[in-house]
Amino acid sequence: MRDLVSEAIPRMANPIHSLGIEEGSWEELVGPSTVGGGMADVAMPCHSLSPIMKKSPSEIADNIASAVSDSLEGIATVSSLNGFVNLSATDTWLSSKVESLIGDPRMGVLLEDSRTIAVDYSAPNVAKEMHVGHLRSTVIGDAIVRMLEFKGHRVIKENHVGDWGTPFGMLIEHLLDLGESEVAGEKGISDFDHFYKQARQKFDEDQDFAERSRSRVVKLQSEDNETLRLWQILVDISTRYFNEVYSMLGVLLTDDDLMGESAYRHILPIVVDRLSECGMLDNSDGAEVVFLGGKWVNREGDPFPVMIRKADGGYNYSTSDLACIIDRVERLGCDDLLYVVGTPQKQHFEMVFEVASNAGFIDQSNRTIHVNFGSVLDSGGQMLKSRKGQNVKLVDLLREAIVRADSSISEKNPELTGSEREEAAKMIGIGAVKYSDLSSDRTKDYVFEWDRMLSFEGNTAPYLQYSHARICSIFSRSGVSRNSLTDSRIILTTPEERALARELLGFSQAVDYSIEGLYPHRLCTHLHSVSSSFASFYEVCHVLDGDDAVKSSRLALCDMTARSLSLGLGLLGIETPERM
RNA sequence: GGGCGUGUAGCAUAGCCUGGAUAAUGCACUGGCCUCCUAAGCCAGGGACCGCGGGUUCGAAUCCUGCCGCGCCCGCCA
Repeated sequence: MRDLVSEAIPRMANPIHSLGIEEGSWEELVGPSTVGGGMADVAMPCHSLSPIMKKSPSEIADNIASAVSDSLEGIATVSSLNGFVNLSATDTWLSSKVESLIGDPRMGVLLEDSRTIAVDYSAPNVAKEMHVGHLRSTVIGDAIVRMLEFKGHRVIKENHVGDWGTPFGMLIEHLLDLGESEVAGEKGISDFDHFYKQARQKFDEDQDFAERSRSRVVKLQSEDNETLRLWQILVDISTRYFNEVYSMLGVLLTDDDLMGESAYRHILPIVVDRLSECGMLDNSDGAEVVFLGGKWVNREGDPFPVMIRKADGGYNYSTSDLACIIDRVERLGCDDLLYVVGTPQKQHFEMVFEVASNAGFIDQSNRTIHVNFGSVLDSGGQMLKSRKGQNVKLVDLLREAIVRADSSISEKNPELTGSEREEAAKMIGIGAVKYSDLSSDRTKDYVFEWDRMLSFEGNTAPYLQYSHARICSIFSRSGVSRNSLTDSRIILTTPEERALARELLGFSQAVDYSIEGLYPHRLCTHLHSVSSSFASFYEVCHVLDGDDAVKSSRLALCDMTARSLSLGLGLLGIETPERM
């Protein structure tokens, strides 16, 4: 309805000025109506004009309403109530707006001035299991990448995998103990948690092993060829495993996006040099640190530093993140840096960004955004764990989603069989997991509940997918092809058609609103409204029974609804089966 | 102790940026609707002192402030 606002304001200007209301004093009062019941699309509260006009708000609203009525002829009908001027889009205006979307594959979404944006997301660890924590980063990051690309930006996906650092000493030694041919073979590592835990345990209990591990770390860092080769074996096994999960999840990440910590190791000394050059580095107990001052104090009230190089000469993650910033801004030419990482790291990123800014690694033209997200909780409000109290393996969770979706299909639609059913089960199961994650405000913790996300009712992926499937079913019965509707005229005769038309017009605004704050849930909310309006329309407006004009109009509405859903869900990384 | 975040029907959430009319949605609950395009649906109904108290305003879930509850973070892990 932002179109209605922008079209109405210029037409309202003359009549309103002729009432003695000054230019610039009323325009921003015009906005979307907040009252429900379809009373109005756009409203203008007149209460703030009251002291200036020395009249009651309702009198002013009455005056404005009758003054602007003529100039909005054909666009909106005007009324007033309780001191509000209310504009309701006319059927003519709605129809013509909707008609302009019939042949538009973008459903009205415009391109933005293109920026180069690095999106850092997923970031699993080599030789470790992927768990639900990676799920959120991967799913949210992927949705954001898709939306940004759709808006015309150049997006550089960065999968900042944990592939470097002290744990690799013990991991490599453990690999050798097991026998590299054993591990590197077909079987690979079947249980990363077990592999990691075994290594850890030996490190803690076996002095000889611990000693070997330490010297292995030194060899790794000095880039000893044989050590690098062994390290690469672990990386390769893990990468294969990540790709399996990504493929199951249906995300965009590929090997080309891998940019592990190891990739930045040569920039780490440069970070130190540059911070040192601009005089930001302090020495504290042998460690190189940056004191930012301000609100950064520790428990004792002493200044709290950003650790750049440890007393033993090792670097840690702040340094690595600073190296990333240098690389992304200076080598890749990124304008914006996005980090899809959990909320607990908020302070870390604030401090890193502040250091980067102070040191001139980034300037005013760059935006650094921590796209934070909350934890995954179980229905008891605790961090999600398996029955044994361990982190839930992501693959197990995804497999269970598919199994559950499959059993729903067998219950609700037993006619669907074979590979089509298998595909649908995947789309529904994975879609449900992704949508439940994306559909609520990412910054808050979210509760993982199988029954809710797969319930096929409410604000869930299956509900939206179901709407889409119903529309596909209508088309397959109609004998009309989806792309033959370009000349359709939209005829709005029922409240349900009008409501659906309004929702369809809201698509581009929803996408923009969603991308503006990097909040996928805003798009979800819209898609649910579309779907819900469609369901009401579907009950009342029989599509295939009307005369040709009505049928053509309703088919076009169906097509646009289906496209909104598949395009919208597609931007979230969720697929839409044609039958389910 | 300091910093950051959060609190909306029984449950789960949207709305808060940018203040407006009767606080929106889903689940669950109650009652209706399949000779008709997928009832995995639709329609109707009940259910909320928007954590508590102040303040700003013609008007506060929304902005400011103080409390309370919960969560996270606070130097050599990432």
